Amino acid sequence: MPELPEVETIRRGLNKYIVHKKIIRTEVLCDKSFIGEPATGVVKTLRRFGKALVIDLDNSLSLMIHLRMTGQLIFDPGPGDKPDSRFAAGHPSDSFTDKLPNKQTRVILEFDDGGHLFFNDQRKFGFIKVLPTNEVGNDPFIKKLAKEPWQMKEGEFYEKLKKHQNSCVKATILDQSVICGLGNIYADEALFMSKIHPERKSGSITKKEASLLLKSAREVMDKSISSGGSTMHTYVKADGTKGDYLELFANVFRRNGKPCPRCGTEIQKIRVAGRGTHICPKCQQLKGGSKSQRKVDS
DNA sequence: CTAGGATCCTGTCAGC
DNA sequence: TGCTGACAGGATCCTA
Repeated sequence: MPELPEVETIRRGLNKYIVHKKIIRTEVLCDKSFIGEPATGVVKTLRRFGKALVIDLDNSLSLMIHLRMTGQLIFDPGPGDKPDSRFAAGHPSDSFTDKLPNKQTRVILEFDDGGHLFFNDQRKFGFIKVLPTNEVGNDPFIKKLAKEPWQMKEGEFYEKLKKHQNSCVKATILDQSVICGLGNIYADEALFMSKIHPERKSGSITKKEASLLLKSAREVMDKSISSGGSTMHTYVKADGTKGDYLELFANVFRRNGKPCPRCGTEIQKIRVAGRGTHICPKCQQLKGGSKSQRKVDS
């Protein structure tokens, strides 16, 4: 999915489009994608908790949205508007520019000014959930979230790694109750930046390395947020051809077979904690380890 | 309690 | 071409 920078991009983008507008109708095309009773009301604020987006209405109800792997939110200002007046962000796909609704549209929110917010989600793992605003903090997902990298103290992060000493460090930093906001892309990028092999046991990470890893996580996500995460603008280039927004900042993610930007060694793809994982085998080494690295492909 | 694997679902791509 | 299996920017549930 959309990881923290993507959701933050969506929050900032939608902030310009839907605040003070009234949701007048909800169309649910897939029951699984919508939890609770559809709500009408004026949008007051947009909040983000880790990778979850919360839309607060003026009637004490909130919509909590989690995009999971393939969710995307696309706001269309309405008929008569130019196609590029659309705001789209989340999982990059052709749906950003498709005629909507399309096959992957799960929920449509209609606003009083004729605008529509489309919730698309190929794999149906994501959802929109209606709950009382004062219950948002008690939602099981939000309740278990740890601090974000910017709020986390270095010592605190180090102690958390120690607590999961037998897990691979990549698995540990993907755990939202350890540190919140990292997903598969930014985990790989942050580990590469800190020169830490993803299969290192969390308990073997030194204080210095933990500090570097935390700083790297902040840096990688800051950079992505400032470049707009995966939005329609970065997905469709000025000439109309498709572009991969990963090109903008990724050093290892999906760059297997290409040279490491730091040392030129070929980037490898391996499997760690059940997830595809990208490393530079020279920059990121298993210290003193005889453990073999399983190669997935070139 | 932790750690690892299966699972939800649809689509795409590599390999035969 | 058609089939098959692997895999995917996430999180939860189940097992040991």
